[in-house]
Amino acid sequence: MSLTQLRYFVAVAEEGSVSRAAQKCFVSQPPMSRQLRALEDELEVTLFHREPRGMRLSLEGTRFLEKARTILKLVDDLTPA
Amino acid sequence: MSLTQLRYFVAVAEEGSVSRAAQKCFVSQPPMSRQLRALEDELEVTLFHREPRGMRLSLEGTRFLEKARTILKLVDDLTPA
DNA sequence: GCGCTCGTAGATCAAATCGGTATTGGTCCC
DNA sequence: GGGACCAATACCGATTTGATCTACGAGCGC
Repeated sequence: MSLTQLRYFVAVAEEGSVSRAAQKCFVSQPPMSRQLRALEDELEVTLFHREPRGMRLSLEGTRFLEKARTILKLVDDLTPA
Repeated sequence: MSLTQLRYFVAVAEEGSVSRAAQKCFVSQPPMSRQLRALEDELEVTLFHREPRGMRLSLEGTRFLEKARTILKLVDDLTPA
């Protein structure tokens, strides 16, 4: 698990779409999709339900989102530069 | 910044030596030294004072250590698997 | 039904990152 | 001076990451 994966995950959760999240993060969509899949594989949990319109958070995803946000906020506070 | 760098940093802080920390983390010494340097470069802060006997935490390093530990603990709680 | 759009996923390739080995330089102790 | 210990550098190979191209599926207007 990497901080990048956490950032990608939060972005997708907020945007409801990998495409939009990717634009927001200045990366392209396929790498972001792969990282999400890798994160789910590592956690052995389904974070999103894939739907035609985009991605919808699962129950576990919702729980994970809070923790991820907490961590990322702490990490950001680590570099006050 | 990466979680690996935070883990390396905490290990070195605990061991007082890159060599011992590297053994503990099952990596070799040079990569760990490099990651530490990269972390300091990114933070633009001296985390350790280099001494003949090993590494001694700086004042900023001590502050950073607490935050890093907090983050790593949260990250570990993320994967209860 | 036929395009068109929007969205995700897979394949492939190039670039960057990471770790390992070998080596150097410095300090301490005998 | 020689050996032990430690960090830093140089270099190389393997892994990972991201970009591009492409395929596939679902909705929408005609």
